[in-house]
Amino acid sequence: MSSRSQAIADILTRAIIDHRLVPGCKLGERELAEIFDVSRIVVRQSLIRLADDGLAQIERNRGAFVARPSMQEALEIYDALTLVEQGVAAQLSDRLGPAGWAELRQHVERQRQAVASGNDALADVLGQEFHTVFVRLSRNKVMQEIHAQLVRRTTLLRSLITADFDYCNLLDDHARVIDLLEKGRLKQAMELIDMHHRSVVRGYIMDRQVFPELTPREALEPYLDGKSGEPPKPAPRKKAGENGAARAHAHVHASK
Amino acid sequence: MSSRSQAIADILTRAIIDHRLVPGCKLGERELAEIFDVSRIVVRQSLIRLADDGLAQIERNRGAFVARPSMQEALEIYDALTLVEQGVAAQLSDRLGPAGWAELRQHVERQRQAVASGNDALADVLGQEFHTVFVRLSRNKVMQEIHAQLVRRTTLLRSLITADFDYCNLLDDHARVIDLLEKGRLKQAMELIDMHHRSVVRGYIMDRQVFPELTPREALEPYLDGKSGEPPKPAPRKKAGENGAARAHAHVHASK
DNA sequence: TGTCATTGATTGATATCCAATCCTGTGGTT
DNA sequence: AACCACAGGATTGGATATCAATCAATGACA
Repeated sequence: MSSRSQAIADILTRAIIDHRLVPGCKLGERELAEIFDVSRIVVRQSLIRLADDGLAQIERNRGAFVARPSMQEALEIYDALTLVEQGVAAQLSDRLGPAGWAELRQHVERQRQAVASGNDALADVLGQEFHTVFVRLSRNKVMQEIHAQLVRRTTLLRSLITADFDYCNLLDDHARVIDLLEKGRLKQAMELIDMHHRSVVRGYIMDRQVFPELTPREALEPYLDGKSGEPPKPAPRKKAGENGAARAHAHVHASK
Repeated sequence: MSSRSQAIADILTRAIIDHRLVPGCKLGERELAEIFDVSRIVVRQSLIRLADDGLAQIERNRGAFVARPSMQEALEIYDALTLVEQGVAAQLSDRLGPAGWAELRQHVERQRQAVASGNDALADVLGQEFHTVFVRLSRNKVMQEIHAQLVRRTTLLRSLITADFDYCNLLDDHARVIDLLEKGRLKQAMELIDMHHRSVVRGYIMDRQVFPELTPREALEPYLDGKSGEPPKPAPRKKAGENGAARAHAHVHASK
């Protein structure tokens, strides 16, 4: 087993990408130490890990907060993500075997079924995972870790935005990228990856203030101790425009 | 001022990329705590930072060591570096203005002068820095940090290899990349970047055992306290085949 | 009302202590 | 002599208590 501080850093990371801890939320050492029943020192080590990962910012003598990236930084993160995925696409278009293409198609198919059956939460997770699977096929652990970090940061960014996304359209993008790559149309695939991310970023409005709806203790309670309690559940956010079952899929990439 | 653990992590990083702390070297908490005159906890926090950066590995209940990447990992690091720089090249070929091209050329020119005047150490540093300047021109801090981390890891790798490199040839590569990019021959430039890194990696022989010639105390002494002592000096390694003034430039990329 | 000082809270860091684990060296056994 | 088991030392991971420095908020006072 790894160190305790790593375990706690993992839980905090999870809570952040689940949007249970929102940007700006104070991560007090004493409070976290009580919640996890460890000493402040272990908590501090966890926070250092989170800060190195870009998910938290530590201000001297003020404490740690969930990172609140600027719009500029958001653009840079998506730029970097695009760059990485385009590069991986170029590698895969050369080197990926039939089994790899099959895995990608299978993943898209699973997401398509999730969408069809109305399981939006699962579809969302699978949509995220697609990019991870994509990079994993490059068989480069270093690249995987870099990419995973960028993905975590984009997930964090989603706490700051208000737009709904069109999962169907993003899903189609995934399928089309696979098609283009397998046919060797690398340039078009890379263009599509760029568009894919741009369509996401274009929906961003980041001036919004985010109010923590949950105290850290409430936010972290589901992750504690494993055995007891319910399994960790995804985000409990209320989005603007949400109206229960019939959700309007805003096509954020619409206008040229 | 940032935290003490960050400062110590920076010094350790410096010592590692200067090849004063070599892969496998034990980084004992008690020893470092004495050297830096801080508590063990601060040292531990520094080591966590180093481990997150890929420069150290922490083995539970065994302690921290300067990372000793496998050949596989070395290849992955150079692959990732290639991918990143190719991506940046693609961006720059579109977006870079005249001032940017001038800065790149000027940098190459400075390195050329260093080579001409026989200042191999400076030439080496400038050669490294070229890649950093290159990425900085992308104006993407996130990408810069990722790249900088990869560069640090490649520098660490150089502690593990025996080959001498042909700085002249690598220098020519830099100049040619600039030329190709400015003329819009992106594909050729990317090919050259790939070759550039492959030519480095091809000289790798990593089975070699590295014996720490310096104890951590000796290795870190130049960095302590700033005011006193000589300025931090580069690597004191003895390379195989070294024979004083007349050094043979082995063209490691020779055979196709 | 506006400014300044005090107070409280939190972080950064230290020292000391303890448990768990790993390494090693010793001793017994075959 | 070779090999295995075990005990002791050393080191790490972590807890607790404590102290100084700094920030924020409050309240006193002009």
